[in-house]
Amino acid sequence: MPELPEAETIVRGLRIHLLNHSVQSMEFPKARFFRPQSEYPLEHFRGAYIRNIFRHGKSVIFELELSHGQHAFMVVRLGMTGQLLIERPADAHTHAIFHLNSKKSFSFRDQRQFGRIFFVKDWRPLFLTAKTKRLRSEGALEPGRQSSSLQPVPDPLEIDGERFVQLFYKRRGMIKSAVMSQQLIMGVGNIYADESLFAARIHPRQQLHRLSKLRLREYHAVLVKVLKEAITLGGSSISDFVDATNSLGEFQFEHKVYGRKGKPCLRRGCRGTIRRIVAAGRGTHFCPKCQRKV
DNA sequence: ACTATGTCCTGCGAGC
DNA sequence: TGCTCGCAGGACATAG
Repeated sequence: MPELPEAETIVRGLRIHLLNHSVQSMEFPKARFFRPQSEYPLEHFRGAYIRNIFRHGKSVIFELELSHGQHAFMVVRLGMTGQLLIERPADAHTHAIFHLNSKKSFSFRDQRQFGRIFFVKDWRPLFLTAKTKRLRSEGALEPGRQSSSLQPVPDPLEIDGERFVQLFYKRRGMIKSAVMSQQLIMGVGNIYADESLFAARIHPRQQLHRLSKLRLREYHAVLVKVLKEAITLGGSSISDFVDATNSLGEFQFEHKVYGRKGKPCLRRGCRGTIRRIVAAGRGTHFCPKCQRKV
């Protein structure tokens, strides 16, 4: 389940091999089940140069320079089991193959088929809040108009503690739902929600409005630390995750709560047992002894 | 304005 | 042993 650290790990691998190469052709072998959504005829991408590869939240974004100089973006939403792989022979789960002029190729594989590919003029409208997207689709907002509400939902690594506090302070609801919602920040999924809340000693069902600004600021710092450590270790390989060169991550060995139901809490001096409950509709792991509600 | 549930999908493991 | 069933969850739609 690729979240922010896994997407970042994929991006770093892709950059080494693909930057400034050009796309000769694209194939969609399972076109009956999987097609990219595109604002352009796909022929426009013949000869397009890959000028940049970056990440926002859990998505991998390719900046393409088309043959007539115009720029466009390919946004890959990895879903649950999406993989971007360099020089990997196609198999039953390969949904897209990109052949490069350099004779290299890379492909998009996705067993559970929750992933999506978008070809767009501007990547940012894909990362608006659900509410703004709805207003836009109803025509209530001018697509071109400058407005702060048309800014993409931020990534936790690009905002400071103060901004984080602004987003979360005095909101209703439980903290785990808010962190995972992709409406306030983008990139945190189930694993990193559980791990960061454990590290910050916050109960996943903690009501947000009862947390002080100081506590929220602390949580942001801890969340950033957890995400950065996970990036350093190449992400968490739980079931399917591999990077662009098919290598496994190592952060799964650092998990303190995720997947540790019934095991002893690893915090020094704590003799609690990790519990698994369902919160925000997801399996949720925490230590009832050192993550207390306030 | 929030939470919960259902949907999509495949692979895997528990249980009979 | 071999089958069925339920679960895993990212994003979104819909219901409460």
